[in-house]
Amino acid sequence: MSDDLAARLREQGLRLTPQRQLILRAVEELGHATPDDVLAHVRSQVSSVNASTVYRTLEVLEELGLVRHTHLSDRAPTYHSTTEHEHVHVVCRRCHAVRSYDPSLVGPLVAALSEDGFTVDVGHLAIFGECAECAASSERNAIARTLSKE
Amino acid sequence: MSDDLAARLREQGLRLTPQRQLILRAVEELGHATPDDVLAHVRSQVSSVNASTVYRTLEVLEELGLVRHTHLSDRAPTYHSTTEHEHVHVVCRRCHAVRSYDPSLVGPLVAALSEDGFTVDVGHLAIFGECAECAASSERNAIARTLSKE
DNA sequence: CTGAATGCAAACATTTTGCATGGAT
DNA sequence: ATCCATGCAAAATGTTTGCATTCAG
Repeated sequence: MSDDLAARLREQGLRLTPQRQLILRAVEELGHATPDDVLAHVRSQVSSVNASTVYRTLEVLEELGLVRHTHLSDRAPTYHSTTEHEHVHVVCRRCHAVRSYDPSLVGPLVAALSEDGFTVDVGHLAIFGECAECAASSERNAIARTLSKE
Repeated sequence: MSDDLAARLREQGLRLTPQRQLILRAVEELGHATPDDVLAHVRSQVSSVNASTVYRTLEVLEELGLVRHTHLSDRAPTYHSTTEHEHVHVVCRRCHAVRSYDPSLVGPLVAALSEDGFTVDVGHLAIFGECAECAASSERNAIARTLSKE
């Protein structure tokens, strides 16, 4: 995988540096990580890596197609490795649980938009809503409230 | 519409202020506006409205169900009025054009996830990708590049 | 009058930029 | 030796917070 890094960098006349290797590895190991997560992880191994390097490197890695980002919260974006198979993110806004789904989940959507000539970026998709558990618990609370008023 | 504002505020023991009216009106008039857009628009009519008031008010208006927000870029969120019928946002990452689609576009997706007990927040959905026009123009460029190399 | 809402300033979180230095090729 | 990449510091961007003041109810 990291051979990929060297190869792709070379293709573009870019250079292989320890930081770039570490940052790519961090993304691969962390799963869904914000730039800050990546920074912390890299720093736990090697001191003195700079935040701006993380930002610049994530940008490069994304251009090379080695990582991708999505927005799983209203805050910082999260990056993940493209060695994972492509997936759609489904996020519960209440408990913040993130589940990954097979791209076939949005097959009909992709098909419908492709009729308009639009190509969906499936890997970037984040679908927000409320998960089963949270719906159940908030329903329980509503019932409890009702009962206590009687 | 603004009667709604007064009514809903009262329900919650909150107060009707000129700022709240202006900010709601701004969102309605602007369509898809960032907090900063809203601030600028309101200030063009009345001087001295504060950014923090805009943030706090948008939060209140969203809790009251009068506005909604989505993320149409990697930058600031955009707010729109809920008097518009609910819609799904489709965004071209290249030309940044935003098209609104009927929620039926994601009907199958909503149905599939509801089988897992997950309720999709359709109005918050933003689907990124590349539109027909941009695909066509980038293809033209690719061909032009190829030809010039021969 | 009372407490909710505003303005202001400062803090905070995240990201970007310019520039000198360092290091990969 | 070249010039890309890094570190550092400062600035830019977007948002939140505490507190005194104001004003809606």
